[in-house]
Amino acid sequence: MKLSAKGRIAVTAVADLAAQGEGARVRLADIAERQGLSLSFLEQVFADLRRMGLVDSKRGPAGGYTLRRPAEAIALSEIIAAVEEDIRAHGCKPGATLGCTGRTARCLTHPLWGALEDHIGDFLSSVTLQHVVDGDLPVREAAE
Amino acid sequence: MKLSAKGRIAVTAVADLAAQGEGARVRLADIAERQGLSLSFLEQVFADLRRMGLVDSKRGPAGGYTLRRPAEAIALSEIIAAVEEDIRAHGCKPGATLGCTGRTARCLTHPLWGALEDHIGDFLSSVTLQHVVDGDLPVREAAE
DNA sequence: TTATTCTTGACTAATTTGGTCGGGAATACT
DNA sequence: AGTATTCCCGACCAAATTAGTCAAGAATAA
Repeated sequence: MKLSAKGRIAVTAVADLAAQGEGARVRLADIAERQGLSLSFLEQVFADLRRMGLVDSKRGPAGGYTLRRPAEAIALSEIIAAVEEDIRAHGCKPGATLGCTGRTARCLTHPLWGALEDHIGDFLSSVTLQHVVDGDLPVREAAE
Repeated sequence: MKLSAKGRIAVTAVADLAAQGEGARVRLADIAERQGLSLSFLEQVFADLRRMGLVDSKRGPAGGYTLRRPAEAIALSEIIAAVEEDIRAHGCKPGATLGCTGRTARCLTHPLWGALEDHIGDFLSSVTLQHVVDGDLPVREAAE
């Protein structure tokens, strides 16, 4: 699955928004400031989030963004899916130059990447924004 | 965790090698041919695998690569770790320009990425080469 | 000695990433 | 009405990464 810094920034920013309290309206400039992120980049990210219906926006003075759903009802997988291009990532699209293009021996590993993505997807679907805000993660032990 | 096409190619190629039988000595050119991969690129990949002690090589006619351990005893995590740069991937190194650099509010999401990587690592450690060769994956259902 | 096969390192074209920049459009306040 | 504020949008861009190529070399077997 695709998980770049953009996805991490999105989760961080939305977690910040959630941390300001339920229903809070927050300016991007404040999030950028608190989390040390680029305002322009956040604008891109929140445009994506808005298109996916995760946040509402209001312009003008006293404007800002609000979560459309309570933090307990937003899974990380939704946030990441909103800002990253395509979730499917085994390079096995028909016609691709890599992976199983049909002319090579049958793709031994195709089912593998699918299983891996399912696994990651399950994890990211099981963690909500509220979990992140509370630091309440399904960790095995405290690492580092 | 970092998982690019190089990692996928490595797993595919080593699976091919394993599929030729236990202890088989196989030329890279054959693997490249069967799997439709670039020979030059495979040379890079197998150099990494050799450095990590996963395969043995022999030069000259009738040369080639062999697995150093039986396929049941090689986890995918080892293969991927051998060819991908760094497993740790939450951009939170001290001094990094992104993530928790210390001057921002404490990094809300730092523990999250660690938990995610643990999760992926667990999965990749639990699957062996033999599983891939046999198509015996811990899948939930047959997807696509 | 020659053909084969791995070994190594330098190089590179294309893509992706992680942004910047500039101009809008809506809203609230005076 | 006017102005400050804030979201909105698209074009653009520098740097890093990716997925290789290429050339030369060293070991080995026949």
